[in-house]
Amino acid sequence: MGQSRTLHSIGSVERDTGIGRDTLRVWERRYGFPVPKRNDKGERLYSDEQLRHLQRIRRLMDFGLRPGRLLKLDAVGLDALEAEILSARPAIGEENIRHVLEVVRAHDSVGLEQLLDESYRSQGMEDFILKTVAPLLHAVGEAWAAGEIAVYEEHYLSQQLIHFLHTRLNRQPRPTGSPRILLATLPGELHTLGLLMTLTVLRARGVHAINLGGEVPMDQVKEAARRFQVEAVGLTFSSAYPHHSIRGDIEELRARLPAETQIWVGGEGVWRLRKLPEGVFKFQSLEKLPI
Amino acid sequence: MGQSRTLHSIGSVERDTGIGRDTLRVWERRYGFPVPKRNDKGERLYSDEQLRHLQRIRRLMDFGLRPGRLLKLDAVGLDALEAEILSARPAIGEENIRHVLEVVRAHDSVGLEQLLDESYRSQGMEDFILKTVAPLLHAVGEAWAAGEIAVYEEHYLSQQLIHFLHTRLNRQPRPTGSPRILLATLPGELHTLGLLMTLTVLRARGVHAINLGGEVPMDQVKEAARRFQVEAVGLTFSSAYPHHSIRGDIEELRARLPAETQIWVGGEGVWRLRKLPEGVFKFQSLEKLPI
DNA sequence: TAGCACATTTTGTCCTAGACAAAACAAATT
DNA sequence: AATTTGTTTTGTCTAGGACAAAATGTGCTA
Repeated sequence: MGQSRTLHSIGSVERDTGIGRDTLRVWERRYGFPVPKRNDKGERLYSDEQLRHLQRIRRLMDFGLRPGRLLKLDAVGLDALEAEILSARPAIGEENIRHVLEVVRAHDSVGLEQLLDESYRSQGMEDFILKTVAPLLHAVGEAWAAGEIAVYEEHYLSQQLIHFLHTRLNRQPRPTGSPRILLATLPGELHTLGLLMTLTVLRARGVHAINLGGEVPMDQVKEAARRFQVEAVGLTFSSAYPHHSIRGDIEELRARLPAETQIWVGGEGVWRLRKLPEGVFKFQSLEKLPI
Repeated sequence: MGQSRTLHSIGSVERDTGIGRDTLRVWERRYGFPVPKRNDKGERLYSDEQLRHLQRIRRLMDFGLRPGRLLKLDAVGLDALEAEILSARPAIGEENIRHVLEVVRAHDSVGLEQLLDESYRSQGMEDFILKTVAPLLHAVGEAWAAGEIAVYEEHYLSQQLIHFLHTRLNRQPRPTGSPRILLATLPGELHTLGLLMTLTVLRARGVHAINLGGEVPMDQVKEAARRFQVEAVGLTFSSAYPHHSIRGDIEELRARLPAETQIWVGGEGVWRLRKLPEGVFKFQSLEKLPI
């Protein structure tokens, strides 16, 4: 029963958790977890349970918790910690958002689209993004931590939102003038929904934004900024983006772009960033876009 | 002049080329390339030129060329090889597609949308995808190899296409019945445009398809297939997906899904795959979707 | 109480050189 | 032309150590 069906190589675990190979090995050395089985070649084979445990740890790290503490805990300990975090955060609340979550759990595409559309119509584009979509995404994260929603359901919702935003985006007039903003994420960051939300808010405010989507190499961001003659480059970092690299990456881009080009950074990943290089601005929530 | 501005750690090179750390080190040992500088800590520092060279090699590998051959070549050698490949492949041709490329190079969003819309109206959804979008993406790859188009321009086009498809998708009736198809890509594969194209073709044929988007862990694909009660799971693999893992990944998924659930695989990555496990079907081009 | 400078701990990434199996290729056979 | 066999190529994984950047803790001052 407790026996696992499939075993995972260190490479698959890296992919499925976002935790680097080297990190996994050094954790094993330092904290004594996870200690996987080995095949006859001596290679690590992680069980389903270990994979799941690592995914939970990863998720908790996104809340600012550090490995040294988390890796001491067993499954029960993680349960407790998750419960604690949930109680510390504002409850899901918002009748509206609870409804959406229920519809997602019911896998009802049509109902979902209707619900979104209602909110959109009553709130208008900008408030819809700020007061419905953004809190919804938070709520989904919490629901996952509470075991109420599956990862694939998050993907499902995400796709539905992407589709919804694209279609409504088209109904807004396309701004043509200045200022121009370039939106992208760096390689390693694949969460592009944030970009789309930003694009939508900007367009609702009549700002001309160009979205390059995810995983754009730095030199290409620079080149695009030059050729599109933008005044600012907007990057988003999800909580999944490796904490360590964020500041360095931003500084590197800052060094490459001309000083008159501003850099805006947003997303959950930059939440806890303190000091930023000159000419870099942070927007914690979309409301505070520096425009 | 020839001096490089910025130096790249092995980690950044991995991210920007998709070539693994270990692979980079083993290439250096075996083929004597690339040999980066070192910092005082002894860590590798790759130059811009080396990075660019590796990106070109990576791209050529997508055409089926192997490292042993490619790593002997200098920049001039790569030039020759790229030229050879271009001449071997059908020329870009198609007045239509040349036009689109020009508009992309001019960064003209409005013109691009108009062009796409013209094709879409005259060809209908399915032919638009098969005879315009698919060849266009091929042509872009070639134009990149010929140095005629920048990577960021590919991203730009990609985003425009995604936006276009989402908006037109909405004009089609949403099929509700059977058969149901689940679409996704596995972790490591972020090229989701193929999924969207597949979704669009399927919907044009009245098939009910559910798109989970990119980077869905295998167990979640399985879970979603069960809960959505789909008859088939469709995966796409771009040429950027590590060749080595494709067969293994497909087999692993095959082993996890119940036998009555079919698996369809598509995309450039599966082009050269010969034998497939029982119950796995390949669609080389979208025209041959097994439905 | 808040801000700042400094010391300590934690943490992720990178190093070397060797090993091995799976995939790709080439050659020979049915 | 398709299948079997042998050979070469190739990517991924191993170990234990090292180091700097980030995060945290402590003491001092305004």
